Amino acid sequence: MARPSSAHKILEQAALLFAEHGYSGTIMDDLAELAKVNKATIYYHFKDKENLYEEVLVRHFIALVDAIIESVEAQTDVIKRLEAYIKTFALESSKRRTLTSILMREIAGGGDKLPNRAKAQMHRVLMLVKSILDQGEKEALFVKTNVLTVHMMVVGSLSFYITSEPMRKMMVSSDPAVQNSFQKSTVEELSEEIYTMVKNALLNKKES
Amino acid sequence: MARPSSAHKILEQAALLFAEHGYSGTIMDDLAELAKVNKATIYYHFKDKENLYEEVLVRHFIALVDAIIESVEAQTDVIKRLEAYIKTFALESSKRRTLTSILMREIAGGGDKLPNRAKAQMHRVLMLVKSILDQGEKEALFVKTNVLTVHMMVVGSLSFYITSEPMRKMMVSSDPAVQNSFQKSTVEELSEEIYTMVKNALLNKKES
Amino acid sequence: MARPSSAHKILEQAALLFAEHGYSGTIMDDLAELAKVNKATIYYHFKDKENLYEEVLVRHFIALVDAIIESVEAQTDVIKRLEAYIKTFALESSKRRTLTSILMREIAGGGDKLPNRAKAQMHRVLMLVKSILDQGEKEALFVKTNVLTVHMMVVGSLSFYITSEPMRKMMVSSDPAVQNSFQKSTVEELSEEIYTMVKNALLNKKES
Amino acid sequence: MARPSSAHKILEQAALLFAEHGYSGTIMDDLAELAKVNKATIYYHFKDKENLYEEVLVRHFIALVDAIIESVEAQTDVIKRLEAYIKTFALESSKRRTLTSILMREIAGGGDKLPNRAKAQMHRVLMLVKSILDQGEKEALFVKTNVLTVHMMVVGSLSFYITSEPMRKMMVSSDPAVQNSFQKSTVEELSEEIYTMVKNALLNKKES
DNA sequence: TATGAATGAGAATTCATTCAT
DNA sequence: GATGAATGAATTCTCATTCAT
Repeated sequence: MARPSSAHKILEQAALLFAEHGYSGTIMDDLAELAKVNKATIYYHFKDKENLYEEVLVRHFIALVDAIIESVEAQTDVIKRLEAYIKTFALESSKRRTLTSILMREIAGGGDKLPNRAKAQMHRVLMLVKSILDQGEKEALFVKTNVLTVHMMVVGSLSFYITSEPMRKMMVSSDPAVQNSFQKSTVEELSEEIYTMVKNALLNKKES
Repeated sequence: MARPSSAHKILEQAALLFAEHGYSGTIMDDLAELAKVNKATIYYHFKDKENLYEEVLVRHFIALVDAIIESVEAQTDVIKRLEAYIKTFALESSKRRTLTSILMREIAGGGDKLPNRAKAQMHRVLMLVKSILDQGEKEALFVKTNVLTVHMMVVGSLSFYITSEPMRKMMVSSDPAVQNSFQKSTVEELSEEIYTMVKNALLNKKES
Repeated sequence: MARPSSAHKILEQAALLFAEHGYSGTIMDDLAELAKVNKATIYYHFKDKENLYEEVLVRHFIALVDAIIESVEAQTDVIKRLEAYIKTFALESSKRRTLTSILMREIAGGGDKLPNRAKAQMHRVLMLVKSILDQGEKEALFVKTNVLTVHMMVVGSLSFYITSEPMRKMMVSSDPAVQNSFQKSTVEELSEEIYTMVKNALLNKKES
Repeated sequence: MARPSSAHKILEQAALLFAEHGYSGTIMDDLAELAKVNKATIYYHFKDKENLYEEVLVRHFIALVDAIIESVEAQTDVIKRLEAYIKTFALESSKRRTLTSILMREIAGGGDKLPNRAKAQMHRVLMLVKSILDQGEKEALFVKTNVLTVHMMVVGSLSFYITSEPMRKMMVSSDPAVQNSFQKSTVEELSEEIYTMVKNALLNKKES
């Protein structure tokens, strides 16, 4: 691990700032200060704020999707593949809370400004999910289900859970049970829960 | 329906802009133009941008939570209450996509800037969900479950689904099944799905 | 003469700065200071630097061309019209040294960045000159001559003379005659000279 | 013709850029790119932008003035000398359009930033013109005339003509005669014309 | 209530120049 | 001789906000 290059430091800090404050809320001066480089250095490495943003978003996104695909493809059993998809997604997303935040904002904004390279990653995941569902159907294990419905459920639940962590830590409830729920559970637990629910949903219907 | 007052037009357009571009991404000049009022008029009606934002957020939030609580309280049966919670949430959220977007961004940003009046609404819903789960447990129907886990799953799935609608309409896939999934399903279907899954999860465990 | 508006003051000082330092050499901060307005006020009235530049250039240009056309059209005799063209051009150009400087730079740069509205003014003058030459030819007084040749001679000589004034005042020559020439003559004298030369050139050839 | 050195390539491209965009409008990054050298290389060869500019300007200027003086001094007859001055000026200036552009801008800007070495060249030409006029007067052929008037006429007309060439090629006129004038004439024709006019002016007056 | 004009404090970007290699 | 990386000092432009009417 050599001394990190300026470009690297910039990307790293930019991810944090974009995650916390969004695109417009992120100030290049702050970034320069955080990354401990001169402001002009940012522009030496990246054309402009937009380009930097895209670079941050796409790099993390690719890494996330790569990880998920890899873990799914290591399995052959369809149930194991489903599990890998959900749990790797949960694990990797929580390791990259910045990406999760950035994507949430993009989706909240309608996603029209999402760079094509990012859309391409979305597509890769969707194809992966589709391949799992297809396999399940072919093996007569799963009921036919909308790819997007499944994915939205997984991504939505996990994203909300992961990004809301700091908020939950700050919230206060007069009700002990509610207060308790703020702190307790982990992403692992939640992903286990979601996995079970999705699996049952896919299997159940068939049986009923 | 009288000719809408300036203040009303401002609030309406502000909601759209805040939803699409977030707080910092929303520009007062644009708002003035969209609302067809002079920029100074905005400041006549609202103290500043922050105040306007809070107004937009809180008004919609209260209305949403009121609707949910009302529909849940119209039911006594715990299963019916669970259904009311999820389906009303889905219905009302999709009627207020702007609010959903705004809240998603707030959560993505860690929620630290969320006004207290907004946090209070979050708390109201959480208390409602807790009351449903408590009732289920008391009636020995539901397994003991973390309030937040349930809520995150419901809110996360639905919020992603609702706000991603414009994006889905724009996405193109070479795979027909995936392409198809972009257009087909509705919030009603998704909420039905989620309701079933959550219900099963709450009941299932008990049986297993 | 009412208290000059901000926009007016900006245009006025901008003309001076653009003339002296060119487009890129003109600094908006300096302009704000000179015009005694806040920097943002410039952007309230003009979209950006380029737009301001165009506004300055075109307004002055139109005024110049209007004056020339008016004075030429007041004459019917072709020789008088030729005289009016040259002398009014000289007089008006020397009253608007800023415009002359700006146009010289534009021409030096190849004129590709010249706004269309400015090119239109160039065309108006050229058409005027053409009408004079045509009339002269029709009356069998003038020899057939290239419109542009005539115009370039008039404009080139006068523009150089007018804009070089400050330089001439600063130049020092050890030769008394040369030194003397720096100060002496006026635009009136030069325009008289040019008028005589051009007239002779147009008439002479016919006679020879 | 050996492979051109970096310094040479830089000077060459710098001349083009300074001619087209002026001093402030020329960007060192662009120059580096055009000259296909690293930006730092420019600073290895030239102290700074100003120094580079001066180098470009002065080198070309000296060459131009040398050529004119040489051609004039090859003649003894005063009329021939006058012709040599005007025609060599025309020919050499059109071969160095970049210099012509640069000088035009300097004059437009009042010439205060003109380096002394450049002013010296101006002076050399002026002294040459003076020597021609003096000779003509001494031989009782020319009327007494202001040196600068003559020079301005020659330089002004020719400079405008030469530098406006790209613009003329781009201009479009609905009037065929005007359109035609844009393309037709050459610097040779114009210099012939100017030569005749100036000669007549100098001689004529004497006869009148 | 409402507005056209104006502004102060930023915020993004540019650009000549330098430094270490 | 030459270069990739970095920077300080501008410079253009933006934006929330205010003021006089």
